[in-house]
Amino acid sequence: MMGGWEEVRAEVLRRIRAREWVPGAVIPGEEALAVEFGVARATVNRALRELAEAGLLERRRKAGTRVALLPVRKATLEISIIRQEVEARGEVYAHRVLESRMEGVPLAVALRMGVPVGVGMLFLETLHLAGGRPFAHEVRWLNVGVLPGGAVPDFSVTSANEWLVQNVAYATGDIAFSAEAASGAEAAALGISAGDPVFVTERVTWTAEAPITFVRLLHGPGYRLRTMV
Amino acid sequence: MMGGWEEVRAEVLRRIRAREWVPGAVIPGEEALAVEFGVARATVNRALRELAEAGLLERRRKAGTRVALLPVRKATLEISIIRQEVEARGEVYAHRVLESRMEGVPLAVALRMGVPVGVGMLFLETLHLAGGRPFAHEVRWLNVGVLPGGAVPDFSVTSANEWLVQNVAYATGDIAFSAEAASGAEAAALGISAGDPVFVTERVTWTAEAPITFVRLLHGPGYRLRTMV
DNA sequence: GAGTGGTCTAGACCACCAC
DNA sequence: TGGTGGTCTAGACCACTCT
Repeated sequence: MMGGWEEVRAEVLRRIRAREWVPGAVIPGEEALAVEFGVARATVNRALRELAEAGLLERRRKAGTRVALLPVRKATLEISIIRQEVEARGEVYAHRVLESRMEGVPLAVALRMGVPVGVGMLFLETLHLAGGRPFAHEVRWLNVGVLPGGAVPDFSVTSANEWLVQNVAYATGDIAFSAEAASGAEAAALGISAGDPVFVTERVTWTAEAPITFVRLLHGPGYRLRTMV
Repeated sequence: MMGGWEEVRAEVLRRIRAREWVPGAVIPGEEALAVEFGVARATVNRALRELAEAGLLERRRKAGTRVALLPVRKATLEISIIRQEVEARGEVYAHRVLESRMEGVPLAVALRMGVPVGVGMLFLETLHLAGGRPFAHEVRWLNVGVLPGGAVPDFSVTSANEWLVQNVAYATGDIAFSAEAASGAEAAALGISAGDPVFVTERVTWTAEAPITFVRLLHGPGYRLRTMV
C-alpha cells in the first residue's frame, strides 16, 4: 500500500525509468492502479496528471494513458525582478535612469506591441548595477495611457521593472531570448566592447487586450540563465 | 454559481488583476470561497493551487492565502528534440556527424558532470541542418559505460539527441543558456564569422546518480527561444 | 456504444504554524 | 492550541473518443 499521490508518482516514474513501462505502451488505467496501490482513484489521477503535465505521459479519454514516445519536457523559468536576482547573488543592487522622455514608438516596437507606428509612449533607458558594476542594460517603452492611477511615478526611486511588477502585475506576457552583438552605445553602458556577445531578453506585457510595455534587457558576457528538468 | 475549477480560477484572477484583492492582502479562505461560488472546497483548492504554482498567490497553513507581493512568475520552456523543432518550422531536418571518438573528458566537462578528469567518454560533434542550412552545432560527451544495452548505436542514422531521448529518456537535467562569441571552428561549422554571437544551450543529464551526457548546443544569429507567461 | 480520463461532491483527518 | 490549507476517500456524472 502506498500513502499519498507523491508516492504513487514516484513509483510510476520509477517504472517508466526502469522501462517496466516502455515508451508508447499503454499503462494500466486509473482504477486498476488505484486498486494495486490501495488508494482512491482521485489520488492516482493527481499523480498521473502531474506526470502528464511534465510531458512524460500522454493521456486521452478512452484511449488510456501512454508513456510519451518523444517526450516534450517542460522546464520552468523563474522570472523575478532584477533587484531580487542581484540580491540573490549576495550583491548590492542599484539602478540609474539614463533616459526618460516621451517618444513615438519605432516600427520594430510597434509591431511587437501591436500598436500603430508613432504612438506616443514613455521611453526609458535604465542601467542595473550589481555591486557597483553594470549588470543589465534595459530599454523600455511604456504605454502610459493605460497605466493605473494615471500619473507616472518617479522611476529613479523604484525602477520601472519593479514598479510594474507591483502595480501592473499579474499580466500576461511574451518572452524571447537570443544572442546578439552589442552596439556601441550598449557596449559603453555595460562596460564591454562593441560587438561583444550579449544575452538579450525581450518581453511584451499585456493587460486586458492593451499592451503595457515592451522591454529589451541586455546582459553582458558571463550571464547564464539556468533551469532544471 | 460557478461551474468548475477553471471558472473559479478565472474569477480569482480577475479580482487580483482588478485589484479587488491587493498584493499582500489575505483573501477569503477556501471554505468561504466554496460557499460564495457554490462549489465544493476541493474545487476552490484546485483553482487556488494552480494560481499559487504560477506564483500569483502565496499559501500557508493557518496564515491563509495572500496575493503575492513580489510575484516570481513561472514561465515554461518546452524542450523538444532538434528534429521536431526544425520540422515544426516547416523545414527539412538532417544531421551530419562530424566527429566520433573515445576521449578523456577535459576539466570543464568533468566539473560539470561531476566525474574525474580524463574519464573515457564518447566525444561526438554533430551538425544539425534545417533545409540544408546549418541550424545548430552540437558537441557532446557521452558516458557510454552507463548506457542501456551496452552497445553504442550508429548516431549517423538517428542523432544522439534523438536516440537518447528515446532510450535514456525521462532523466533529470540541468540546463543553462548564455550568449558567447563563436570560435573559429564553431563559426566555420555554422557558416558564420568567428566572433559572431551564438546562443548557447548547455545541458547535463543524469539518471539514477550517474551522469549520462553533457551537451553544448550552439545556435547562430537569428535564433530565438520563446515562451509565454 | 462503451471505456477511459476529467471533474465534482461531501465528508474526513491531518500537518503545520501563527497566535 | 485552534484555524488554515493539504490531502484522501468513495461515489458519482460527464466528456471525449476509440472501436
